[in-house]
Amino acid sequence: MFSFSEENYLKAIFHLERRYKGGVSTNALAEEMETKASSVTDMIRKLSDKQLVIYKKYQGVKLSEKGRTTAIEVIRKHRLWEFFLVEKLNFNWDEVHDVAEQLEHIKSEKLTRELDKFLGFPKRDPHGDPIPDAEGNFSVSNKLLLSELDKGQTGICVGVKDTSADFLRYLDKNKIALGKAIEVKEIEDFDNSMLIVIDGQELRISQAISGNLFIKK
Amino acid sequence: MFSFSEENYLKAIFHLERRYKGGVSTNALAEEMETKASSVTDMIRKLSDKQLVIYKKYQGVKLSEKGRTTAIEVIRKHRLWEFFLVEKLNFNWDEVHDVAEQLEHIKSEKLTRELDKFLGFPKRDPHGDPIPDAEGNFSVSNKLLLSELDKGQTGICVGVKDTSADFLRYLDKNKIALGKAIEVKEIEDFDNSMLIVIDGQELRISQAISGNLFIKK
DNA sequence: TAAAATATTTAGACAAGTCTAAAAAATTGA
DNA sequence: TCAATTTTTTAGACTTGTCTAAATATTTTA
Repeated sequence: MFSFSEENYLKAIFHLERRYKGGVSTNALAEEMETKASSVTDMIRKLSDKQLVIYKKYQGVKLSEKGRTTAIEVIRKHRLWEFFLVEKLNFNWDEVHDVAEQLEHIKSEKLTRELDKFLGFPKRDPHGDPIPDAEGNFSVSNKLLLSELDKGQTGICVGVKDTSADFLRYLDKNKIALGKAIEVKEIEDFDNSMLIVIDGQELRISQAISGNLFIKK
Repeated sequence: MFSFSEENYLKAIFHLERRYKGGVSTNALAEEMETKASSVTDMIRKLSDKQLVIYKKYQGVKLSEKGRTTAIEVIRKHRLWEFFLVEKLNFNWDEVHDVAEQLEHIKSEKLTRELDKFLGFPKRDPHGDPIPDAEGNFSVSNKLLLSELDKGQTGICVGVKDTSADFLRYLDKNKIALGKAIEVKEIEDFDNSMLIVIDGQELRISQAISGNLFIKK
């Protein structure tokens, strides 16, 4: 069984591996974990001793198969709990993160399995991120960013890239929610801001917004 | 906010205070926590520094108001989660303890409040123990042990004193469950074993059993 | 009531996870 | 290409919670 800290490092490495294909640097990991590079070096050595990561000094770190499985299991639990909090306990999508960060470390296979069943085997968490199944398979979808759409195109909002409470509350305030249709009516060359139509209402959004909204055509 | 370890000590002191009115001894606490007396002394000092307990060297320990509130909050969460696991996630009552021991330390007032609401404000956990409400009030009930009944008397099974998996599985095996009526048909003077009637079936039980079943007349 | 037994505390150590400061390695760029 | 910069690692320290062994206090009992 692994400590909370070990699990958090594995999760962070998993997320960073998408961005840094050749291996995750100590500094990148330190930033993600909001800690010091020296602490990261220490922890990486520990994870390496436990065969959870592959590590060569000065060359960054990658997950081993065992490390990947563990990371996915933690992510699975995190996203299942987020779904539970929103669907069953009246949490808003901007309130779930911190609680799920705690719940994701609860150790009980039966709990995860039964929670999944109780929730009806959900495929996506409240932010549109895929929930891996018990075998660790993520359902893939060909989503793209709203900022990648051209003028005149339409899509369905299916997820958010930034899951910060500030961004989520901005979306709430402007009635942008997953499942809603968005039409790009105009794109301003100067700053890439967009005029979109959602619920029949026009709304002007900056690139900071359109670059953080996932869309399915 | 308090550490898991601190919360576990507070909970243990709370439970032991019922038995040791004048103050809980270091050794009693060490036994309850399955640790060494020296570790207990260390932790008590820490809890005392934080004003969670009242402590004078060599004289045992008592909870302060703040300590009591905290202990009750942990117990509330433990029992709410046990109820959740049994009622919603198909756990048996002998399987919930270890998971609830983890879940009881999740920090989120909203989570506890909403979980309570979601479950319909349950008054008792799967073992018949009272679940304190948000203000820390326990619902009291004048239960007694089955072993205290006389020949010919009848009661409803309302709780278990021993919550070990072994005991709970014994009860399952013999179809003894909370809510069922039990009649004492005979008491054997020699060993205090009882012949009881439950579901119209006769069953002979030892004092080890009757002394761990709570009954309401 | 004093010796024996028991209970409690103190002293010093250790592991996990973190930190700062300094050293070493790798990378960049003039 | 080699000096400057950046990145990474090492060394040593700190905190939390634990432990063992020894010292001290309390209680029991003969």
